[in-house]
Amino acid sequence: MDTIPKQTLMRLPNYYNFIKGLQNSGIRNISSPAIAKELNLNEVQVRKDLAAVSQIGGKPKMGFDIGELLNSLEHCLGYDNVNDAVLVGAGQLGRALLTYKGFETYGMRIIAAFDTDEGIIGTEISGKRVFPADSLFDLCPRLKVHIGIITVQDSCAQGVCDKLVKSGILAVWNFAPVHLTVPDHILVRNENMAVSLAVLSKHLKEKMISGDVPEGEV
Amino acid sequence: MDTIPKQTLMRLPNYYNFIKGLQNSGIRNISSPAIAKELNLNEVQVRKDLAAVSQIGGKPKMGFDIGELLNSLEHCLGYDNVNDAVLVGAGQLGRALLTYKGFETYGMRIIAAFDTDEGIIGTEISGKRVFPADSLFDLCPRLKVHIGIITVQDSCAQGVCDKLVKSGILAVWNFAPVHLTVPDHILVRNENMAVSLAVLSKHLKEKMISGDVPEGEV
DNA sequence: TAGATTGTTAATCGATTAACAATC
DNA sequence: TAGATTGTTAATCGATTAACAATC
Repeated sequence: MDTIPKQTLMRLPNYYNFIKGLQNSGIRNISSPAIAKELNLNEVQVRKDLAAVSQIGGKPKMGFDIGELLNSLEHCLGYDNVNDAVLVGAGQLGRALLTYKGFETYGMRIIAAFDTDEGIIGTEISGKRVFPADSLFDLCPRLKVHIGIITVQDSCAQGVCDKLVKSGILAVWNFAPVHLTVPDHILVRNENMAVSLAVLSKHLKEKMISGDVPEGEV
Repeated sequence: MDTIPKQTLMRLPNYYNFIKGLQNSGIRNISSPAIAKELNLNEVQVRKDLAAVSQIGGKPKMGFDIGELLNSLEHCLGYDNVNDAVLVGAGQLGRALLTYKGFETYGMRIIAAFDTDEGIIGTEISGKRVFPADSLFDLCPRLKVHIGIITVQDSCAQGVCDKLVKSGILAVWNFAPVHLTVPDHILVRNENMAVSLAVLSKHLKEKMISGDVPEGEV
Protein backbone atom coordinates (compact mmCIF):
# COMPACT_ATOMS: atom_id res chain seq x y z
CA MET A 1 0.00 0.00 0.00
CA ASP A 2 2.31 2.75 -1.26
CA THR A 3 0.67 5.90 -2.48
CA ILE A 4 -2.84 5.30 -3.73
CA PRO A 5 -3.54 6.61 -7.25
CA LYS A 6 -5.65 9.73 -7.21
CA GLN A 7 -8.39 8.18 -9.31
CA THR A 8 -8.57 5.24 -6.96
CA LEU A 9 -8.83 7.57 -4.00
CA MET A 10 -11.84 9.20 -5.61
CA ARG A 11 -13.63 5.87 -5.94
CA LEU A 12 -12.99 4.80 -2.36
CA PRO A 13 -16.03 6.54 -0.87
CA ASN A 14 -18.28 4.72 -3.32
CA TYR A 15 -16.89 1.38 -2.26
CA TYR A 16 -17.22 2.42 1.34
CA ASN A 17 -20.86 3.43 1.10
CA PHE A 18 -21.83 0.34 -0.86
CA ILE A 19 -20.01 -2.06 1.43
CA LYS A 20 -21.28 -0.32 4.54
CA GLY A 21 -24.75 -0.98 3.23
CA LEU A 22 -23.98 -4.66 2.82
CA GLN A 23 -22.64 -4.85 6.34
CA ASN A 24 -25.85 -3.41 7.66
CA SER A 25 -27.74 -6.20 5.90
CA GLY A 26 -25.60 -8.72 7.73
CA ILE A 27 -23.46 -9.83 4.80
CA ARG A 28 -19.93 -10.89 5.68
CA ASN A 29 -18.10 -11.31 2.39
CA ILE A 30 -18.09 -9.70 -1.01
CA SER A 31 -16.22 -10.44 -4.24
CA SER A 32 -14.79 -7.83 -6.56
CA PRO A 33 -16.90 -8.98 -9.52
CA ALA A 34 -20.00 -8.46 -7.39
CA ILE A 35 -18.87 -4.97 -6.42
CA ALA A 36 -17.96 -4.17 -10.01
CA LYS A 37 -21.35 -5.20 -11.25
CA GLU A 38 -23.26 -3.14 -8.72
CA LEU A 39 -21.10 -0.05 -9.08
CA ASN A 40 -20.79 -0.29 -12.86
CA LEU A 41 -17.04 -0.58 -12.79
CA ASN A 42 -14.57 -2.89 -14.47
CA GLU A 43 -13.87 -5.84 -12.23
CA VAL A 44 -10.10 -5.71 -12.66
CA GLN A 45 -10.25 -2.09 -11.67
CA VAL A 46 -12.09 -3.00 -8.49
CA ARG A 47 -9.55 -5.72 -7.72
CA LYS A 48 -6.69 -3.29 -8.24
CA ASP A 49 -8.34 -0.65 -6.13
CA LEU A 50 -9.01 -3.07 -3.30
CA ALA A 51 -5.50 -4.50 -3.59
CA ALA A 52 -4.15 -0.99 -3.08
CA VAL A 53 -6.29 -0.50 -0.02
CA SER A 54 -6.88 -3.77 1.80
CA GLN A 55 -4.38 -4.87 4.42
CA ILE A 56 -4.96 -8.60 4.24
CA GLY A 57 -6.45 -8.94 0.75
CA GLY A 58 -9.19 -11.26 -0.38
CA LYS A 59 -9.42 -15.02 -0.61
CA PRO A 60 -10.15 -16.88 -3.85
CA LYS A 61 -13.70 -18.21 -3.94
CA MET A 62 -14.55 -16.18 -0.80
CA GLY A 63 -13.84 -12.63 -1.81
CA PHE A 64 -13.09 -9.97 0.78
CA ASP A 65 -14.04 -9.82 4.43
CA ILE A 66 -16.39 -6.89 4.73
CA GLY A 67 -15.29 -5.86 8.19
CA GLU A 68 -11.65 -5.77 7.25
CA LEU A 69 -12.40 -3.94 4.03
CA LEU A 70 -14.33 -1.23 5.85
CA ASN A 71 -11.50 -0.80 8.33
CA SER A 72 -8.97 -0.50 5.53
CA LEU A 73 -11.13 1.97 3.65
CA GLU A 74 -11.68 4.04 6.74
CA HIS A 75 -7.98 4.07 7.33
CA CYS A 76 -7.24 5.22 3.77
CA LEU A 77 -9.88 7.89 3.90
CA GLY A 78 -8.33 9.31 7.03
CA TYR A 79 -11.19 8.30 9.26
CA ASP A 80 -8.83 7.83 12.14
CA ASN A 81 -7.14 11.18 12.20
CA VAL A 82 -9.17 14.23 13.03
CA ASN A 83 -8.69 17.30 10.91
CA ASP A 84 -9.99 20.61 11.96
CA ALA A 85 -11.27 23.39 9.77
CA VAL A 86 -12.80 26.81 10.25
CA LEU A 87 -15.59 28.25 8.16
CA VAL A 88 -16.01 31.86 7.12
CA GLY A 89 -19.48 33.03 6.11
CA ALA A 90 -22.34 31.65 8.17
CA GLY A 91 -24.99 32.23 5.51
CA GLN A 92 -27.36 29.65 4.10
CA LEU A 93 -24.65 27.41 2.68
CA GLY A 94 -22.25 27.93 5.56
CA ARG A 95 -24.98 26.93 7.96
CA ALA A 96 -25.71 23.81 5.93
CA LEU A 97 -22.08 22.77 6.19
CA LEU A 98 -21.93 23.51 9.90
CA THR A 99 -24.99 21.34 10.39
CA TYR A 100 -23.83 18.57 8.08
CA LYS A 101 -23.26 15.35 10.00
CA GLY A 102 -21.19 13.49 7.44
CA PHE A 103 -17.84 15.10 8.15
CA GLU A 104 -17.16 13.11 11.30
CA THR A 105 -17.20 9.89 9.30
CA TYR A 106 -14.09 11.02 7.50
CA GLY A 107 -12.39 12.45 10.53
CA MET A 108 -13.11 16.00 9.57
CA ARG A 109 -14.48 18.65 11.90
CA ILE A 110 -15.51 22.25 11.49
CA ILE A 111 -14.61 23.75 14.83
CA ALA A 112 -15.68 27.34 14.47
CA ALA A 113 -17.40 29.82 12.19
CA PHE A 114 -16.65 33.45 11.42
CA ASP A 115 -18.92 36.15 10.11
CA THR A 116 -19.28 39.92 9.97
CA ASP A 117 -23.01 40.00 10.75
CA GLU A 118 -23.39 41.39 14.27
CA GLY A 119 -26.71 39.62 14.51
CA ILE A 120 -25.26 36.14 14.49
CA ILE A 121 -21.85 36.73 16.08
CA GLY A 122 -21.81 35.04 19.44
CA THR A 123 -24.57 32.61 18.55
CA GLU A 124 -24.05 28.90 18.04
CA ILE A 125 -24.93 26.93 14.93
CA SER A 126 -25.14 23.23 15.47
CA GLY A 127 -22.91 23.60 18.50
CA LYS A 128 -20.28 25.71 16.74
CA ARG A 129 -19.66 29.23 17.93
CA VAL A 130 -19.79 32.13 15.47
CA PHE A 131 -16.92 34.59 15.97
CA PRO A 132 -16.36 38.05 14.50
CA ALA A 133 -14.39 37.84 11.27
CA ASP A 134 -11.61 39.97 12.74
CA SER A 135 -10.76 37.37 15.31
CA LEU A 136 -9.48 35.02 12.61
CA PHE A 137 -5.90 36.24 13.00
CA ASP A 138 -6.03 35.56 16.66
CA LEU A 139 -7.95 32.30 16.77
CA CYS A 140 -6.59 30.31 13.82
CA PRO A 141 -3.02 30.11 15.11
CA ARG A 142 -4.28 29.38 18.61
CA LEU A 143 -6.50 26.56 17.38
CA LYS A 144 -3.74 25.36 15.08
CA VAL A 145 -6.19 25.13 12.20
CA HIS A 146 -4.81 24.78 8.72
CA ILE A 147 -7.96 24.39 6.66
CA GLY A 148 -10.33 27.24 5.88
CA ILE A 149 -13.74 27.01 4.25
CA ILE A 150 -15.02 30.02 2.32
CA THR A 151 -18.79 30.35 2.06
CA VAL A 152 -19.06 34.11 1.79
CA GLN A 153 -20.43 36.14 -1.11
CA ASP A 154 -18.36 36.19 -4.28
CA SER A 155 -17.27 39.76 -3.76
CA CYS A 156 -15.80 39.09 -0.32
CA ALA A 157 -14.12 35.79 -1.13
CA GLN A 158 -10.69 37.11 -2.11
CA GLY A 159 -10.52 39.33 0.93
CA VAL A 160 -11.48 36.50 3.24
CA CYS A 161 -8.99 34.24 1.53
CA ASP A 162 -6.19 36.76 2.12
CA LYS A 163 -7.14 36.93 5.78
CA LEU A 164 -7.14 33.16 6.07
CA VAL A 165 -3.70 32.94 4.50
CA LYS A 166 -2.40 35.58 6.89
CA SER A 167 -3.86 33.57 9.75
CA GLY A 168 -1.78 30.55 8.84
CA ILE A 169 -4.30 28.59 6.80
CA LEU A 170 -2.60 26.27 4.30
CA ALA A 171 -5.56 24.82 2.45
CA VAL A 172 -8.71 26.59 1.29
CA TRP A 173 -12.01 25.01 0.36
CA ASN A 174 -13.67 27.66 -1.73
CA PHE A 175 -17.40 27.64 -2.43
CA ALA A 176 -17.48 31.08 -4.06
CA PRO A 177 -17.40 30.74 -7.83
CA VAL A 178 -14.49 33.13 -8.25
CA HIS A 179 -10.81 32.67 -8.89
CA LEU A 180 -8.71 33.11 -5.78
CA THR A 181 -5.17 34.39 -6.01
CA VAL A 182 -2.96 32.82 -3.36
CA PRO A 183 0.75 32.36 -2.63
CA ASP A 184 2.31 29.26 -4.20
CA HIS A 185 2.33 27.15 -1.07
CA ILE A 186 -1.41 27.45 -0.45
CA LEU A 187 -3.70 24.68 -1.64
CA VAL A 188 -7.03 25.75 -3.11
CA ARG A 189 -9.92 23.47 -3.90
CA ASN A 190 -12.81 25.07 -5.70
CA GLU A 191 -16.19 23.57 -5.04
CA ASN A 192 -18.60 24.80 -7.58
CA MET A 193 -22.10 23.42 -7.02
CA ALA A 194 -23.36 24.88 -10.24
CA VAL A 195 -20.65 23.25 -12.29
CA SER A 196 -21.28 19.86 -10.75
CA LEU A 197 -24.91 20.07 -11.73
CA ALA A 198 -24.06 21.43 -15.17
CA VAL A 199 -21.62 18.60 -15.78
CA LEU A 200 -24.21 16.03 -14.74
CA SER A 201 -26.68 17.60 -17.12
CA LYS A 202 -24.10 17.56 -19.91
CA HIS A 203 -23.42 13.88 -19.32
CA LEU A 204 -27.11 13.18 -19.47
CA LYS A 205 -27.42 15.07 -22.71
CA GLU A 206 -24.55 13.15 -24.29
CA LYS A 207 -26.10 9.91 -23.16
CA MET A 208 -29.43 10.90 -24.63
CA ILE A 209 -27.84 11.84 -27.93
CA SER A 210 -25.97 8.56 -28.14
CA GLY A 211 -29.37 6.90 -28.00
CA ASP A 212 -28.74 5.09 -24.76
CA VAL A 213 -32.14 5.91 -23.39
CA PRO A 214 -35.16 3.70 -22.83
CA GLU A 215 -38.15 3.95 -25.09
CA GLY A 216 -39.80 7.32 -25.33
CA GLU A 217 -38.59 8.78 -22.09
CA VAL A 218 -36.83 11.68 -23.76
CA MET B 1 -14.50 21.50 -31.32
CA ASP B 2 -15.54 17.83 -31.34
CA THR B 3 -16.15 16.28 -27.97
CA ILE B 4 -14.22 17.98 -25.22
CA PRO B 5 -12.10 15.64 -23.05
CA LYS B 6 -13.62 15.10 -19.64
CA GLN B 7 -10.57 16.41 -17.82
CA THR B 8 -10.65 19.56 -19.91
CA LEU B 9 -14.32 20.03 -19.13
CA MET B 10 -13.52 19.94 -15.44
CA ARG B 11 -10.97 22.73 -15.81
CA LEU B 12 -13.25 25.01 -17.81
CA PRO B 13 -14.94 26.63 -14.80
CA ASN B 14 -11.56 27.62 -13.42
CA TYR B 15 -10.64 29.34 -16.66
CA TYR B 16 -14.04 30.96 -16.71
CA ASN B 17 -13.83 32.38 -13.21
CA PHE B 18 -10.30 33.63 -13.68
CA ILE B 19 -10.97 35.25 -17.04
CA LYS B 20 -14.22 36.75 -15.84
CA GLY B 21 -12.21 38.42 -13.12
CA LEU B 22 -9.83 39.88 -15.69
CA GLN B 23 -12.72 41.19 -17.75
CA ASN B 24 -14.07 42.98 -14.72
CA SER B 25 -10.71 44.70 -14.34
CA GLY B 26 -11.03 45.94 -17.92
CA ILE B 27 -8.40 43.69 -19.48
CA ARG B 28 -9.07 42.71 -23.10
CA ASN B 29 -6.53 40.02 -23.96
CA ILE B 30 -4.81 37.16 -22.20
CA SER B 31 -2.14 34.68 -23.31
CA SER B 32 -2.14 31.02 -22.38
CA PRO B 33 1.24 31.24 -20.62
CA ALA B 34 -0.22 33.96 -18.40
CA ILE B 35 -3.26 31.83 -17.59
CA ALA B 36 -1.09 28.79 -16.96
CA LYS B 37 1.09 30.70 -14.53
CA GLU B 38 -1.80 32.05 -12.52
CA LEU B 39 -3.73 28.79 -12.41
CA ASN B 40 -0.67 26.61 -11.83
CA LEU B 41 -1.18 24.60 -15.00
CA ASN B 42 1.08 23.54 -17.82
CA GLU B 43 0.97 26.11 -20.58
CA VAL B 44 0.58 23.58 -23.37
CA GLN B 45 -2.33 22.13 -21.48
CA VAL B 46 -3.96 25.53 -21.33
CA ARG B 47 -3.38 26.04 -25.03
CA LYS B 48 -4.90 22.68 -25.84
CA ASP B 49 -7.86 23.30 -23.59
CA LEU B 50 -8.51 26.69 -25.11
CA ALA B 51 -8.05 25.30 -28.62
CA ALA B 52 -10.76 22.76 -27.86
CA VAL B 53 -13.08 25.47 -26.65
CA SER B 54 -12.45 28.73 -28.48
CA GLN B 55 -14.28 29.37 -31.72
CA ILE B 56 -11.81 31.77 -33.31
CA GLY B 57 -8.63 30.87 -31.42
CA GLY B 58 -5.89 33.18 -30.26
CA LYS B 59 -3.44 35.37 -32.13
CA PRO B 60 0.33 35.05 -31.80
CA LYS B 61 1.80 37.84 -29.69
CA MET B 62 -1.71 38.93 -28.69
CA GLY B 63 -3.19 35.91 -27.01
CA PHE B 64 -6.93 35.38 -26.76
CA ASP B 65 -9.70 37.91 -26.84
CA ILE B 66 -11.29 37.77 -23.42
CA GLY B 67 -14.82 38.48 -24.60
CA GLU B 68 -14.74 35.75 -27.21
CA LEU B 69 -13.16 33.33 -24.75
CA LEU B 70 -15.88 33.92 -22.18
CA ASN B 71 -18.57 33.41 -24.80
CA SER B 72 -16.98 30.17 -25.92
CA LEU B 73 -16.59 28.94 -22.36
CA GLU B 74 -20.18 29.81 -21.55
CA HIS B 75 -21.27 27.94 -24.63
CA CYS B 76 -19.30 24.83 -23.67
CA LEU B 77 -20.52 24.91 -20.11
CA GLY B 78 -24.08 24.90 -21.33
CA TYR B 79 -24.71 28.42 -20.24
CA ASP B 80 -27.07 28.94 -23.09
CA ASN B 81 -29.40 26.01 -22.63
CA VAL B 82 -31.54 25.89 -19.56
CA ASN B 83 -31.75 22.66 -17.67
CA ASP B 84 -34.35 22.05 -15.07
CA ALA B 85 -34.04 19.97 -11.95
CA VAL B 86 -36.22 19.15 -8.97
CA LEU B 87 -34.99 18.81 -5.43
CA VAL B 88 -36.24 16.37 -2.81
CA GLY B 89 -35.59 17.19 0.84
CA ALA B 90 -35.93 20.83 1.81
CA GLY B 91 -33.77 20.59 4.91
CA GLN B 92 -30.75 22.69 5.71
CA LEU B 93 -28.72 21.59 2.69
CA GLY B 94 -31.70 21.49 0.36
CA ARG B 95 -32.56 25.01 1.33
CA ALA B 96 -29.00 26.14 0.70
CA LEU B 97 -29.16 24.73 -2.81
CA LEU B 98 -32.55 26.29 -3.47
CA THR B 99 -31.16 29.64 -2.39
CA TYR B 100 -27.87 29.27 -4.24
CA LYS B 101 -27.55 31.88 -6.99
CA GLY B 102 -24.77 30.28 -8.98
CA PHE B 103 -26.83 27.77 -10.94
CA GLU B 104 -28.23 30.27 -13.40
CA THR B 105 -24.73 31.07 -14.63
CA TYR B 106 -24.48 27.57 -16.00
CA GLY B 107 -27.98 27.42 -17.33
CA MET B 108 -29.23 25.23 -14.53
CA ARG B 109 -32.40 25.83 -12.59
CA ILE B 110 -34.08 24.11 -9.67
CA ILE B 111 -37.73 24.56 -10.44
CA ALA B 112 -39.43 22.90 -7.49
CA ALA B 113 -38.82 21.21 -4.16
CA PHE B 114 -40.49 18.21 -2.54
CA ASP B 115 -40.69 17.26 1.11
CA THR B 116 -42.76 15.20 3.52
CA ASP B 117 -42.82 17.79 6.29
CA GLU B 118 -46.38 19.16 6.46
CA GLY B 119 -44.98 22.30 8.05
CA ILE B 120 -43.12 23.44 4.96
CA ILE B 121 -45.29 21.98 2.20
CA GLY B 122 -46.95 24.80 0.36
CA THR B 123 -44.35 27.36 1.42
CA GLU B 124 -41.83 28.92 -0.92
CA ILE B 125 -38.08 28.87 -0.52
CA SER B 126 -36.27 31.45 -2.54
CA GLY B 127 -39.23 31.61 -4.89
CA LYS B 128 -39.51 27.85 -5.34
CA ARG B 129 -42.64 26.08 -4.19
CA VAL B 130 -42.39 23.10 -1.83
CA PHE B 131 -44.71 20.23 -2.87
CA PRO B 132 -45.67 17.07 -1.01
CA ALA B 133 -43.31 14.22 -1.84
CA ASP B 134 -46.17 12.15 -3.26
CA SER B 135 -46.80 14.59 -6.04
CA LEU B 136 -43.47 13.70 -7.64
CA PHE B 137 -45.07 11.09 -9.89
CA ASP B 138 -47.55 13.60 -11.13
CA LEU B 139 -45.39 16.70 -11.44
CA CYS B 140 -42.09 15.42 -12.87
CA PRO B 141 -43.56 14.15 -16.13
CA ARG B 142 -45.70 17.24 -16.46
CA LEU B 143 -42.70 19.53 -15.93
CA LYS B 144 -40.59 17.30 -18.21
CA VAL B 145 -37.81 17.31 -15.64
CA HIS B 146 -35.06 14.74 -16.01
CA ILE B 147 -32.70 15.69 -13.21
CA GLY B 148 -33.42 15.00 -9.54
CA ILE B 149 -31.46 16.25 -6.55
CA ILE B 150 -31.52 14.20 -3.37
CA THR B 151 -30.90 16.09 -0.14
CA VAL B 152 -32.87 13.91 2.25
CA GLN B 153 -31.58 11.92 5.19
CA ASP B 154 -29.43 8.89 4.43
CA SER B 155 -32.13 6.45 5.41
CA CYS B 156 -34.68 7.88 2.96
CA ALA B 157 -32.34 8.38 0.03
CA GLN B 158 -32.91 5.04 -1.69
CA GLY B 159 -36.67 5.33 -1.37
CA VAL B 160 -36.65 8.83 -2.79
CA CYS B 161 -34.34 7.69 -5.58
CA ASP B 162 -36.76 4.91 -6.53
CA LYS B 163 -39.58 7.42 -6.65
CA LEU B 164 -37.58 9.77 -8.83
CA VAL B 165 -36.76 6.99 -11.25
CA LYS B 166 -40.41 6.01 -11.43
CA SER B 167 -41.24 9.64 -12.14
CA GLY B 168 -39.07 9.67 -15.24
CA ILE B 169 -35.90 11.16 -13.80
CA LEU B 170 -32.82 10.10 -15.78
CA ALA B 171 -30.03 11.68 -13.77
CA VAL B 172 -29.67 11.86 -10.00
CA TRP B 173 -27.47 14.22 -8.04
CA ASN B 174 -27.14 12.51 -4.70
CA PHE B 175 -25.98 14.34 -1.57
CA ALA B 176 -26.71 11.50 0.82
CA PRO B 177 -23.54 9.53 1.54
CA VAL B 178 -25.11 6.18 0.70
CA HIS B 179 -24.93 3.90 -2.28
CA LEU B 180 -27.97 4.15 -4.52
CA THR B 181 -29.12 1.18 -6.55
CA VAL B 182 -30.60 2.24 -9.86
CA PRO B 183 -31.49 0.73 -13.24
CA ASP B 184 -28.68 0.72 -15.77
CA HIS B 185 -29.89 3.67 -17.77
CA ILE B 186 -29.95 6.06 -14.82
CA LEU B 187 -27.01 8.37 -14.25
CA VAL B 188 -25.96 8.91 -10.64
CA ARG B 189 -23.54 11.51 -9.43
CA ASN B 190 -22.62 11.28 -5.77
CA GLU B 191 -21.70 14.52 -4.13
CA ASN B 192 -20.03 13.83 -0.87
CA MET B 193 -19.11 16.99 0.95
CA ALA B 194 -17.23 15.10 3.61
CA VAL B 195 -15.05 13.31 1.09
CA SER B 196 -14.19 16.52 -0.70
CA LEU B 197 -12.96 18.00 2.54
CA ALA B 198 -11.17 14.80 3.51
CA VAL B 199 -9.40 14.66 0.17
CA LEU B 200 -8.29 18.27 0.53
CA SER B 201 -6.95 17.47 3.96
CA LYS B 202 -5.13 14.45 2.62
CA HIS B 203 -3.52 16.52 -0.12
CA LEU B 204 -2.41 19.03 2.46
CA LYS B 205 -0.91 16.32 4.59
CA GLU B 206 1.02 14.85 1.66
CA LYS B 207 2.29 18.29 0.80
CA MET B 208 3.39 18.88 4.36
CA ILE B 209 5.20 15.56 4.47
CA SER B 210 7.01 16.28 1.23
CA GLY B 211 8.40 19.34 3.00
CA ASP B 212 6.79 21.83 0.66
CA VAL B 213 5.73 24.11 3.47
CA PRO B 214 7.04 27.51 4.52
CA GLU B 215 9.14 27.86 7.63
CA GLY B 216 7.61 26.65 10.84
CA GLU B 217 3.99 26.79 9.85
CA VAL B 218 3.36 23.10 10.48
C1' DT C 1 12.99 41.82 -38.29
C1' DA C 2 13.01 39.43 -33.59
C1' DG C 3 10.36 37.56 -30.11
C1' DA C 4 6.32 36.13 -28.15
C1' DT C 5 2.71 33.17 -28.74
C1' DT C 6 0.06 30.25 -31.43
C1' DG C 7 -1.48 25.39 -32.95
C1' DT C 8 0.12 20.65 -33.80
C1' DT C 9 2.84 16.49 -34.04
C1' DA C 10 5.48 13.19 -31.32
C1' DA C 11 7.01 11.34 -26.70
C1' DT C 12 5.79 10.39 -22.09
C1' DC C 13 3.13 9.32 -18.40
C1' DG C 14 -0.60 7.31 -15.70
C1' DA C 15 -4.75 4.75 -15.53
C1' DT C 16 -7.71 1.22 -17.45
C1' DT C 17 -8.49 -3.15 -19.34
C1' DA C 18 -7.25 -7.72 -21.10
C1' DA C 19 -4.94 -12.04 -20.36
C1' DC C 20 -3.39 -15.51 -17.28
C1' DA C 21 -1.22 -18.19 -13.77
C1' DA C 22 -1.90 -19.08 -8.69
C1' DT C 23 -5.02 -20.60 -5.02
C1' DC C 24 -8.68 -21.68 -1.97
C1' DT D 1 -11.31 -32.02 -8.20
C1' DA D 2 -13.57 -28.00 -10.77
C1' DG D 3 -14.74 -23.38 -10.67
C1' DA D 4 -14.74 -19.03 -8.82
C1' DT D 5 -11.88 -15.55 -7.53
C1' DT D 6 -7.58 -13.77 -6.44
C1' DG D 7 -3.27 -10.88 -7.64
C1' DT D 8 -0.10 -9.57 -11.39
C1' DT D 9 2.05 -8.94 -15.83
C1' DA D 10 1.35 -7.08 -20.47
C1' DA D 11 -1.49 -4.32 -23.85
C1' DT D 12 -4.34 -0.45 -24.57
C1' DC D 13 -6.14 3.80 -23.98
C1' DG D 14 -6.41 8.71 -22.85
C1' DA D 15 -4.33 12.74 -21.07
C1' DT D 16 -0.20 15.43 -20.25
C1' DT D 17 4.01 17.34 -21.62
C1' DA D 18 7.88 18.26 -24.71
C1' DA D 19 9.46 19.79 -29.12
C1' DC D 20 8.83 22.64 -33.08
C1' DA D 21 7.27 24.90 -37.14
C1' DA D 22 3.95 28.71 -38.35
C1' DT D 23 2.55 33.51 -37.64
C1' DC D 24 1.47 38.02 -36.08
